Amino acid sequence: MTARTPDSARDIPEATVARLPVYLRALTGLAEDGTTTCSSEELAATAGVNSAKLRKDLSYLGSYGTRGVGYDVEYLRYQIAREIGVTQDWPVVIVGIGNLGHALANYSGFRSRGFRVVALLDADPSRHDEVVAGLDVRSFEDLESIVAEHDVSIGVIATPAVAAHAVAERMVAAGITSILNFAPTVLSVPDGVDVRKVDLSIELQILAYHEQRKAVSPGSEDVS
Amino acid sequence: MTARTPDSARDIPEATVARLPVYLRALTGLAEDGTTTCSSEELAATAGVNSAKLRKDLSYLGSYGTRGVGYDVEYLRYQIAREIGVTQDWPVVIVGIGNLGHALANYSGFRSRGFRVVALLDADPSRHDEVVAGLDVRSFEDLESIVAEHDVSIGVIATPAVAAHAVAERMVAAGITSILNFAPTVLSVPDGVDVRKVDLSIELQILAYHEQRKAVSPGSEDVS
DNA sequence: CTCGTTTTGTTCTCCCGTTCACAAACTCCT
DNA sequence: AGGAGTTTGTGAACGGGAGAACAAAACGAG
Ligand SMILES: NC(=O)c1ccc[n+]([C@@H]2O[C@H](COP(=O)([O-])OP(=O)(O)OC[C@H]3O[C@@H](n4cnc5c(N)ncnc54)[C@H](O)[C@@H]3O)[C@@H](O)[C@H]2O)c1
Ligand SMILES: NC(=O)c1ccc[n+]([C@@H]2O[C@H](COP(=O)([O-])OP(=O)(O)OC[C@H]3O[C@@H](n4cnc5c(N)ncnc54)[C@H](O)[C@@H]3O)[C@@H](O)[C@H]2O)c1
Repeated sequence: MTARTPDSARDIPEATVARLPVYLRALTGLAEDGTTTCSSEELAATAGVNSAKLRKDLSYLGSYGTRGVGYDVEYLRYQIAREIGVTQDWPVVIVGIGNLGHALANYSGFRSRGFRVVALLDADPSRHDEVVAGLDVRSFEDLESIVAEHDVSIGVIATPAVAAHAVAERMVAAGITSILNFAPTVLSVPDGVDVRKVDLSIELQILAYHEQRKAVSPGSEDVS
Repeated sequence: MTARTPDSARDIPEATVARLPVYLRALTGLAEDGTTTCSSEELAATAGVNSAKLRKDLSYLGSYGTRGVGYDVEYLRYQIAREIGVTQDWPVVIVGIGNLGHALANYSGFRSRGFRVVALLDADPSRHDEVVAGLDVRSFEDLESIVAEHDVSIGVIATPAVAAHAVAERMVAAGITSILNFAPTVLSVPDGVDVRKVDLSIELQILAYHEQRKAVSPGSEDVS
């Protein structure tokens, strides 16, 4: 069962994958400031991580640095972008154009980072008149045709929790294989489909836990 | 330096703390369905985790189950809520009432989970006329007085990235010790202040990475 | 009361991720 | 050309978390 790795396609640890976008952003910032070269120490400081960790992370991609010198900002930026896959544009559909859906649709940070919102879908017909961020809000029934037309593989769920699972199943059936879920629900999906959840309430509750402990014993606390 | 643990205040692993809110939500769901007792197996399935992991997590809080029976839903729910600190109400301020700030202000999930938005602040005077979710949008200059008046310790940053660090420093100076940051910036704060970040673009980029790899070698993929 | 059944709480082992520390490699200066 | 000074890439130690597996405890049947 020895997995072949014919060309590249090394397997990068999940923790590293999660940090690569942070490095990418840090490098973009450095490039905008006119920096052409940086050491692992500088980049690590900008990205807010340990420099040894940064170097090890980058070493999974290859040897893109020069000893005694550092990394070429533009070159490294491209290499990370290529590895993540954001040199190409990823089409994205957003389902559930309520409070949160509106904010997401209007968010310019998607476009600048390799994602293109191709459709906004909502089950409520009264929403369908609306134009948000230059896109019509369309019927959820159009999901399949839109996914097929634009070859969409990434979907965002911003519906109420009760609707989320049905939406997810319909997405998967339509051919979507990556889901970003904002609804506070556990989604169970087939193998081969990735789900990531963003849960605001959980984040606040984690902060509350630490806050409560600070009140009792003002010890050392820190969170990534 | 042997840390005293006079009463409770055991130190719960960070990974466990991050899951407790998930269990809390699962228990609330079970309670609403009329379930009064559940096994670790059932609860784990509802929360989407391994049952051994669930039991170990709960064991950090104490022995709240009954062998051969399971857990009392309402009792366990209260114990977790108490441990996290959401039996009390946490006052929260939101800074930056743009696209995202509006969505957050209108989100009812805060209130129902022990958080109360006490103020909405924005630097743009043209926003100050507005009323969002029953609250006036007030000047950022009012931060200190609001924090003092309501004893706020949790702040949410929803400003553009360039403003985020200045806002964070001002929050910390005002006495806030926990920050939830939506701006794509690394915040450096003094010890004793917790920062958690929510970064949409990073989540999407992680999905894109896995998506790209699926296209090359359709192997096994899964993300929590 | 005793035995069998169920389910918790915990121990043990393995794996992943973090960090330290250092040799290898490159540049620059003399 | 050679040596001093930097900085990368990585081997190795360490710590924490995940999951399997099991003993202890509670309960019910007879
Ligand atoms: N608003 C926030 O700041 C916030 C924060 C964290 C989490 N969330 C979560 O995000 C989700 C959306 O929040 P919101 O405040 O935007 O809610 P919302 O009620 O404003 O919007 C939900 C939208 O989804 C649509 N919808 C409902 N069922 C649907 C279906 N089956 N298919 C397609 N569309 C459907 C509704 O018509 C509505 O427009 C919720 O699950 C909420 O818990 C929101
Ligand atoms: N909209 C989204 O869906 C989304 C998604 C992910 C991340 N983000 C991030 O969240 C942040 C907010 O996004 P947005 O779309 O709401 O932006 P926005 O421009 O709509 O809103 C930003 C608000 O912050 C206010 N502001 C600016 N400087 C301020 C200061 N110094 N003090 C107080 N208020 C100030 C502005 O007046 C404005 O009202 C950004 O950093 C963005 O990158 C947004």
